[in-house]
Amino acid sequence: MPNIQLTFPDGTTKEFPHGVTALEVAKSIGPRLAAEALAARVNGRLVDLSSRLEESAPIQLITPNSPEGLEIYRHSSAHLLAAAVLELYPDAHPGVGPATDSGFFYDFYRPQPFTEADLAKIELKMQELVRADLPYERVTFGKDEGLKLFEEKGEFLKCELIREKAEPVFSAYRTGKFLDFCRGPHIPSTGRIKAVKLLSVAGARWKGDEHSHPLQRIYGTAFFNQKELDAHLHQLEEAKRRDHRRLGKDLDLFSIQDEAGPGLVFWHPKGGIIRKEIEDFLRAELLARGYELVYTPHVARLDLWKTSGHANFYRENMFTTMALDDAEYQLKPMNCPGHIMIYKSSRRSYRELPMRLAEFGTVYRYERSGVMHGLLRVRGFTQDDAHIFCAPEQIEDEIAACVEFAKLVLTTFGFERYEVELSVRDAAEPAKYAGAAEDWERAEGALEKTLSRMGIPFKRMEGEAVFYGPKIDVKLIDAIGRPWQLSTVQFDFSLPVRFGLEYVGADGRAHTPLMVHRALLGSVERFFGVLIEHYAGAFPLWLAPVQAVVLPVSEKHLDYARSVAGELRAAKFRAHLDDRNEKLNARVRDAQLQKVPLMLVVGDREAQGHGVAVRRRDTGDAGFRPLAELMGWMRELIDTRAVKW
RNA sequence: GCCGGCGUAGCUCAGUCGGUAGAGCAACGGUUUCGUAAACCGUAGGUCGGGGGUUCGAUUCCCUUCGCCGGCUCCA
Repeated sequence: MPNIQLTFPDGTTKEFPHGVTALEVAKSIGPRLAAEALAARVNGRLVDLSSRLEESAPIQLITPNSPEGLEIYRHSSAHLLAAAVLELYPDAHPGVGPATDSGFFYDFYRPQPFTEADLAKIELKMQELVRADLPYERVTFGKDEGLKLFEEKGEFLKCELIREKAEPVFSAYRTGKFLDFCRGPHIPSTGRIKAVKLLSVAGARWKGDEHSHPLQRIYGTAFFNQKELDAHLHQLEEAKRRDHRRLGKDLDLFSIQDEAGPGLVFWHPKGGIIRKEIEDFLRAELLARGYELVYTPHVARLDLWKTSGHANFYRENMFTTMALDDAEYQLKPMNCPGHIMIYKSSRRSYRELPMRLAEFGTVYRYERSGVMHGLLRVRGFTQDDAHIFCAPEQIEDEIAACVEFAKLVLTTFGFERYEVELSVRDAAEPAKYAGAAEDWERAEGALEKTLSRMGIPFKRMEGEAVFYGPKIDVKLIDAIGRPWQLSTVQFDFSLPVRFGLEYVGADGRAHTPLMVHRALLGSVERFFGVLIEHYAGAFPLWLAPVQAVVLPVSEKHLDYARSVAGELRAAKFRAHLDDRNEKLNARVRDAQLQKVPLMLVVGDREAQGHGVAVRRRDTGDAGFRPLAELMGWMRELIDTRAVKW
């Protein structure tokens, strides 16, 4: 056999004997690389290090530094988990076990539930298998022969997968007692796994189908070293610390109560003031941008929802109807028909377009009982909703303005990074979508062109559009790197037609307007939840429910403290006087735990100089400051909505 | 809705192998008057999530229902 030529990523080419393994190639470069390598990419395909190379090709060794490295490593960790489970629980039947964004999981069918104690046992067994340094052995089978083998082992879930997905000759990987139908590649052996941890067990369904076999999903994560794993676990702790449900209670921002019902939010005074600030900011911006503020009823005749189509395709998400004297009425799950009613209330001219109708519209949606989650998923919520009715030639400017507006909102609330997704239709299935193909083309083109023109990088999501139109979603990234989908800008080709919307054009003829649906916060409740977690409850001055707490050193200083608090309140600051009979230390601690931005200590010295001793929530004692000067500084921070101060 | 776990004082939690419950913090009353993260003493507070069953007796065991938590599915 002639030698083969392998080309490395740096462009150099070396000659190797026919049938050389990827591992031997790595060794020829250096022992360090051979020790680190996890897999290889040959001719664009990921393969095991043990695979034999039989023709000339480009080759790249996958190491922990490669983007694919971690995924392969975690996938192998999932196999390790399954191997450990099969050792301990031979009655468990493996389902699927992929790597995920933050770790891996493996699904098992087993009548008996896994407990926390089982997880600990499994983890110990995994460590044992790591010490045993078992190879990930690749074997290939003919489809019939392989199927028979898995049938004999009683692996009915695997058999189903093989029947559905396997090529005539398919690969499987053996790790100890565990044999998995799997494309690979895998790391060479279990000894390479350095830091792995099981996290939780949860229910799942075979193939995500709720009518299918109930499975138990064991979640875990793996990293290349203990330090990274610890950092990840610390991150999980941090997320827990920021949990808005915890902080909502601790800071007395909101509650959700059994007595009233799940998914229904009570905004307490402190949450309420934050909401007011958010809404005031948005309302001012809406007016400045040519939006008009409207209000629409919370219920309407079911007929309206029949016209809109919601009564049909959105029924499972709506509250049940109420029968009144004259007709069935429906609690609104969306604001669009209301705004359409306003548009339709009179004959519209092209001169009135674009018409931008905005409302903080409270909607009610029936959510299945298991899906509610704090403020992030509720049954009653308020959207910062707006519908823009415009002529086709106005689309691009309107879209650009919406995206620009969304960016302003994100930066105002201290979000520094975001991701944009453009969801377009699946061109192969035109029947799934409402509206003419040419409208879709124009709208998708307009969205894409606008984003490109604005220099905003975006991900194109083929087939992700809703049936009534394409959309742009903005995902913001919070302080600890988690993405949240909030802002959305959507086209709607369906509703203008359903409601027979028109405007009279310059040509004197009737035309159908285009409708854009957009929400920037998405829902005020969800946004608030995200905001709480983003700031970990430590809101910037302009949002803080209590901006400053005045702390008299002793009872002697109460009068002066009262006058300071009074002056602050007269100047429209949210100041609170803590006149409790507690030691200063205790009151400082309470203010600190309540995350009050400014603590103003007043005693003899301060009274004499008509000032306060400022303690900042973040950096502590900041020394004496005359009251007038302090108020000027606070005013500036609040008016500019300063995020950092 | 489904799988698993959990509901004890306002909060965080302990406890009862079946004999109707405790701690810390918070609240309230008093003492203390204090300089940047918890003063001291005292008082009060619970149909042990709701309903049903077994039992002489249930907060404890069983059933059921509501809710919460982790996921699945779905989503602003």
